[in-house]
Amino acid sequence: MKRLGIENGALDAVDARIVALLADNARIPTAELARSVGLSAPSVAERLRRLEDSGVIEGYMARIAPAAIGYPVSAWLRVRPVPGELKRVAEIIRSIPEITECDRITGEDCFLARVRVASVADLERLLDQLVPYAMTNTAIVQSSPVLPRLPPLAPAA
Amino acid sequence: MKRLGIENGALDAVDARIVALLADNARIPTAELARSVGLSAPSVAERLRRLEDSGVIEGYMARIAPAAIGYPVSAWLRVRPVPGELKRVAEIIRSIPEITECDRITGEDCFLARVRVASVADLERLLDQLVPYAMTNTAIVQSSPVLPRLPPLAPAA
DNA sequence: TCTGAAATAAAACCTAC
DNA sequence: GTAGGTTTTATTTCAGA
Repeated sequence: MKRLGIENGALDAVDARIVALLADNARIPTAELARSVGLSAPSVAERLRRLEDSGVIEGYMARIAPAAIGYPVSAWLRVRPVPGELKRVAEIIRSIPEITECDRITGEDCFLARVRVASVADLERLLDQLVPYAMTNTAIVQSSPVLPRLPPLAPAA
Repeated sequence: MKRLGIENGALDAVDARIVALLADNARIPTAELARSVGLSAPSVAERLRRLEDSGVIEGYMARIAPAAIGYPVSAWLRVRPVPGELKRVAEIIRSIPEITECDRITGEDCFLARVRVASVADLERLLDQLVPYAMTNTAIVQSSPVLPRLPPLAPAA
């Protein structure tokens, strides 16, 4: 069977199932994956290795409850650097460990950053680091109607 | 040793290392975790079980390259429901599988949603589902200066 | 690209300390 | 929390189709 590269957006049905299962529980043993997809363990192990090597699977992470590790407050920051300070702002963002995720986006705002903090006072201190070089807009997270999930996986035709 | 619950935001040093290791690679075998933290395997297995049961570890997920599964375009949607339609909008958001994450937030906008689509045309079709009940603001993701990561883990004193 | 067999390694479970 | 022992499972490697 012809195998398609990462840009094609098409996995065969078995790979799609493997990916979906791992997206839901990254710690299932390979042997159990094999049973679920109806192939032998070595065969699934090799598919896994290929999915990793080709970049389809970027890695495996534990989801940690932020409140459990001292960060009960989450917020989203929209960050608009003042003219000429984009690079410096990007650098500051990367250097703040409480910023756990950040995308560069189109539109008025340049960056959208997720922050995890222990308190609103900490949030204030964090924002102060950006104030000289950027305008910010902060929105506190109240709840999460959609938790991280995969979009639909369409197997190859 | 007294073990603290999820709300305390304090793990002992060993649990903190286990959590950090798993956040980085959720598929490390328990035996290897044990070697890394200098405890026996059964002991680490029990800590793991407790971290899972207490909700510190919410789960394990594979990170999948969206482009590899057919979604090269990512965008953030800020969604402001028209008065009286908040619940309906929340329902629509949950029902759209291309919305892979959504937080309810404070401020003018009610929801912040991450969408993964195959094309801008698909994005348009997606937005059309919300148009009757909400005002939306869309920002396309250009790059990700900070990939998902853990905030600093402070072990208990 | 798959299966199946064999060897190595690890997990799960137990008891005693 | 460790140590030891046992059973069950999983991983890896390789031959062969």
